[in-house]
Amino acid sequence: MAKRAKQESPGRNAAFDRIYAMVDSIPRGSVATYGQVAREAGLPGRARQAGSALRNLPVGSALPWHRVIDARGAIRTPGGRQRKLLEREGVRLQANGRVDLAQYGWRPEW
DNA sequence: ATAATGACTTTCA
DNA sequence: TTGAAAGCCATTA
Repeated sequence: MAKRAKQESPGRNAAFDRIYAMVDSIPRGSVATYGQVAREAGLPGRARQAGSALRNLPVGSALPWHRVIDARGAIRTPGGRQRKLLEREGVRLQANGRVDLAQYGWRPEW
């Protein structure tokens, strides 16, 4: 049988899968930070990898990637489509263009 | 193989 | 409030 050709690093997929699972569990109308996603996924301190994982998502993914923002509540994705997606879900942005984490921040304990 | 990059966070000034 | 600096590490070059 075919030996699997050049598999990726073992840790990569596992980490990505956890991140994806986390993002997928963010309820509609709420947002989570990259750091929070990473931490809840069992990867404390690896917020960047959360970002990398999301950046790697194929277009048309069912994952609610737009619900992930930075620790200040600011949108870090280029373009500007994320803002629209959030507003469409009822997430209101402040005058400074940032999301009020105290209000929309996801609380997994709920 | 090494070096630079980045959809980040936190702390300190 | 802003900005610099250090920490983090998979991905890219």
